[in-house]
Amino acid sequence: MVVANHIAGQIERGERAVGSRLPSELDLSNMWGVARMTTRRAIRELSERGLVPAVHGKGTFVTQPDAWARAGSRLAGAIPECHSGIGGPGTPLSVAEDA
Amino acid sequence: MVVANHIAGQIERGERAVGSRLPSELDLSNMWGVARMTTRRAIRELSERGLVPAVHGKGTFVTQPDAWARAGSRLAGAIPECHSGIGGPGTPLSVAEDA
Amino acid sequence: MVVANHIAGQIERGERAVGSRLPSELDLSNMWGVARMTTRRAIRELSERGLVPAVHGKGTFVTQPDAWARAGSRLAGAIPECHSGIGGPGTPLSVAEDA
Amino acid sequence: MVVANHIAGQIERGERAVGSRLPSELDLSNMWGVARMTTRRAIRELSERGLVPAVHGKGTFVTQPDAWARAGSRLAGAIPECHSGIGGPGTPLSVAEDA
DNA sequence: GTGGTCTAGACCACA
DNA sequence: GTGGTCTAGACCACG
Repeated sequence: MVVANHIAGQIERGERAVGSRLPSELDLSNMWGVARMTTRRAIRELSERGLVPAVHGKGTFVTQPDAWARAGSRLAGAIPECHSGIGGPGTPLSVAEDA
Repeated sequence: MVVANHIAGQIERGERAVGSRLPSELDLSNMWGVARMTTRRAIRELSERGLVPAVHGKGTFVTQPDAWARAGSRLAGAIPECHSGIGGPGTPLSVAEDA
Repeated sequence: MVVANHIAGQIERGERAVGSRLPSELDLSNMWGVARMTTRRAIRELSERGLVPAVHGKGTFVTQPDAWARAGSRLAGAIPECHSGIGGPGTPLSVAEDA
Repeated sequence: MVVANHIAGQIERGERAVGSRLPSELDLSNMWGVARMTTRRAIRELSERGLVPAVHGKGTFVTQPDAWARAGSRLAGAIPECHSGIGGPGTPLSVAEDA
């Protein structure tokens, strides 16, 4: 799978910040000029490798395979979960913080 | 959904007293770690099955499916409606005990 | 109503930017230490004066009474986003209306 | 809701052909200027009344309440289900003409 | 302060 | 590329 390898490479080379959100499936499809299903297949592959845990209704986030292997459950803290905000590099998540 | 089945099971197993009020949607959302809309979906499903009639501005109450089948329309009087005074202190509206 | 006057004053003195969103009703209630209903009443009063049109599901925004009186339809442009045709061009913000 | 009644009226007045597919939820959302979830609510309501059975991955189709009442279960075969091939071009599945 | 409805946008499952 | 479900958070109506 070309696209899967493409994005996997980006992550492994550090071109995509850990904790950052991937563009939406639709955006990626348009960016790559491929069908949505192809994008989904690629994302799914990466998900299964633990590179980009998808959080339903929120987005798909990049984590570090390395960290994943090391920490296991601690990963939960690295991924922006239901309530917490991770405060990683360039995190567009905590929107509600300002008054 | 899982949460709907979860609470439905609690009711059917009698873990939730008939006539008691469920925690508010917000509380349940926090308890389950899901968005409020997800909670609403679950509650709605149960509402449609007649297990937990929701009363606007008051709360959501558990009734007994058994009693429901037995009593039919008479149940309507057992559910805290506009006219009734169950909003007051300690009125468990036991449906079954009048049979 | 003290709170209504308070925020109305803020707007009229320009302390709240035109087009900006007000804090949520809950936040305002906490800020002022009053019940939610009080806040709602205050907001409602301002809404009726055209100071802070509330957009369902989005928030409450401040506009300029002056501009409101002048332009009417141009008000839509004063509210951030107004993406939809809900209040469309030439429609004085009646969100709840539909054919 | 208003939109639900709107489209329900269209169907009941015969402005939407029986067997025809409704625009997608996204299209309807854009047409009405509302969020997709609002559209879903409306569609859902109609679905529960049997007016517009939704078929996952295919679309939402209009049937006739009248025919529904007459035909009962036979209607099931008229609605594009898993087995049928109405996904192809031009299969108007006219429910009423077999009566 | 509860339930009810809505915005805006994401991922998921089916075809 | 559709319908299905979910997140996150706002305003609305009832009491």
